[in-house]
Amino acid sequence: MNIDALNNEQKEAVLCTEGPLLVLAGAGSGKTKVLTTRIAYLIKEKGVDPYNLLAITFTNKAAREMKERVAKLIDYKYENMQISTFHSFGLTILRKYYNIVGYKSNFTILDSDDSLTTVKKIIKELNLDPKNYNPKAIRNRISSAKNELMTPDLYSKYANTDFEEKVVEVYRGYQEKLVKNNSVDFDDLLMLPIQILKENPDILKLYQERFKYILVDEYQDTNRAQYILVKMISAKYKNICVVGDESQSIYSFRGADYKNILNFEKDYKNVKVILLEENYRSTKYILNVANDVINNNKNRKDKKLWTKRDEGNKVKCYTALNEKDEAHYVVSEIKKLLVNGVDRKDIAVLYRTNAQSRNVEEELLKENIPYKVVGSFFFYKRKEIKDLIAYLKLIYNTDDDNSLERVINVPKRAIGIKTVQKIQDEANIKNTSMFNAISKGKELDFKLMIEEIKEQAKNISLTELIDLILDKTGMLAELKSEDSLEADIRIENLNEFKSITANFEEMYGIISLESFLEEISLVADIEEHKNETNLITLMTVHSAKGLEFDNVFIIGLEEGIFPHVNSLSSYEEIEEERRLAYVAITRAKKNLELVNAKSRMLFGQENNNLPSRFINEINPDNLIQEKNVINKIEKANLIDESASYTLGEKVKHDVYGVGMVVAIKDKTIDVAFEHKYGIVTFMKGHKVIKKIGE
DNA sequence: CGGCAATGTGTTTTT
DNA sequence: CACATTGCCG
Repeated sequence: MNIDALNNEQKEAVLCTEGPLLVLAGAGSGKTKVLTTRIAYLIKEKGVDPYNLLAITFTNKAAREMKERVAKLIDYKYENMQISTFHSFGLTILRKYYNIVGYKSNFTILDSDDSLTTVKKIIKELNLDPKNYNPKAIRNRISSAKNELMTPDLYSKYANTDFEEKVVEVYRGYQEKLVKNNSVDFDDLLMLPIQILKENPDILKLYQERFKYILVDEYQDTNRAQYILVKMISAKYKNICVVGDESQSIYSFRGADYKNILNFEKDYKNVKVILLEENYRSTKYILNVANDVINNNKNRKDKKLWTKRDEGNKVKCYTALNEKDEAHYVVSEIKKLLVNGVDRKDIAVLYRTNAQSRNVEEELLKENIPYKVVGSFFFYKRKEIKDLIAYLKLIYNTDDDNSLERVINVPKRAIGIKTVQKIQDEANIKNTSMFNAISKGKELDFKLMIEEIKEQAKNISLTELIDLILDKTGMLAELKSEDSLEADIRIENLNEFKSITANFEEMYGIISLESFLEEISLVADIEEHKNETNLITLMTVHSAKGLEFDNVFIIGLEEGIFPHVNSLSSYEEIEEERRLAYVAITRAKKNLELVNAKSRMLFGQENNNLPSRFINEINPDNLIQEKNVINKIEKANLIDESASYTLGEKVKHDVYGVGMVVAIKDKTIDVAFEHKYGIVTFMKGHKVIKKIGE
């Protein structure tokens, strides 16, 4: 551990261990370094037991990175140090004290789809018309209420309109249903622990005593519930260090309030405030651009980021004709970088909304450039995967009605809506879960099957359990009998899912169904469960927070896209969009490109959008316009069906250079390139592969 | 009950 | 446009 490597302010933030500390850390000012060094310092120099530390981050990724970096600093990995997200921390409390709030030990966590389904069900039971009472809107209201720690009773006191009164009713029914199903939603992971701590001072005392030192990252993005949780636990020792930057507050839609950071000095007495303004990440031009944009926000503490780094390259701007051209341009620029020896992992494409990844993905696929889409829940949203997970959840917690309804007729068992409705009614009468209410008919066979699998599950590994489910339920047999390409893909997906669990078991030994379900509830991103590393990264700006890349492309910089159309009418929201743009820009270390499209297909219609106001806010001296309009929208067939190869044959690729064919498969070939690219798989006859001498 | 066609409906951002 | 939901019929 080397404290001398820090600047004076960073050093102070590490050494000032006692009492409340507020670190206002600009983007790229070495905030993670401060946090990890501080933890290491507490353990190694101050002799603090890691068990007494609590560090809270915003994403699972950040938590994992922090754990790794701390382990490196102290040359040891403490298993019992609590470094986690708010939600997983909440879950650890709930796993201990579930009974206080009326749950059984095997409660499950609803994903957002399940929670919406439950809301819809309640709306139906209350005989409300979903056209007038939009289920999604109500779900969002319930979620906000929970993040404000409002129970249905409390919420009803503030309900003014008819709509709000109906929300109260649905909220009540929803909550009852959750308890009946022995399941909690995401927001409960914060709300229930707080309730437990509030109502049980002795338990609160245990936590206060345990967590003598608390660190909270991204404090500007805490909502009411998170704020209260930290406040309660830190109340005794008040050794609390919060780090944040109000200019990077981008989660107000989730109830985050950046005023939490501005009010910190009022909330705690004798607060020490440290400002980190030196940026170690970006070149001068990139920082200039970031400052040009954020200076247009009125609601912010005056803070100036500066850097000792070189001027670097001016920030490139490109105006594309449409979204296809935009993607084509970005990928052509990426190819240039790759040819110059840049690693794929050092390149990121950022956008405002998830849907924007698609065109870029298509272009990357055309060029056979490996990439990952962060935060794509695509894999877990697939029907066969959701079905399998529902079976796992049901086996773990048979009271989970959502999961039961999902799979009771998968594969087809001739149990239709009518039967399901009957079971539901029966369950309501008996005031129990649907599983318990089943007593006859084909559905009883289903129940017995689940109970049998549950019994057998006790003695086998998770991966074996999955095989057992696929076999016993007939899911696999049904897919196999279908004998279509689509069914083959589904089977392949199920195998991929199994490889994830196998991978888990390899890493952690025997893994319980409980921990596995917890993992996929809290980390629903498939990419975080895979091991591939050297990939181009595609993600939303929100997901990019806290990360950095040498080369960054920000696409879709248009009025209506970024800033998003739903934010245009309110000044507050425009400021949040601007902070978002600031976050995006400050991810870049060396090269930054800003791209917008003149026209774009949206809702199946062509839209002509003006360039984003954020581009106009930048001093043109910091920018360089890329003029070469690339408009070769290629229609030629990508695959030459007639191509044939021989082992050992040399081929050429624009980006990877000359390589050798090392394997010939049914539809693909493997080509070995120069060491740093390794072996790459291509479709046979793909136009990116050229035969030498042609 | 199950399958298909017609209709409708909506999109920010995430733990 | 893409997907979800509804409605109709065998």
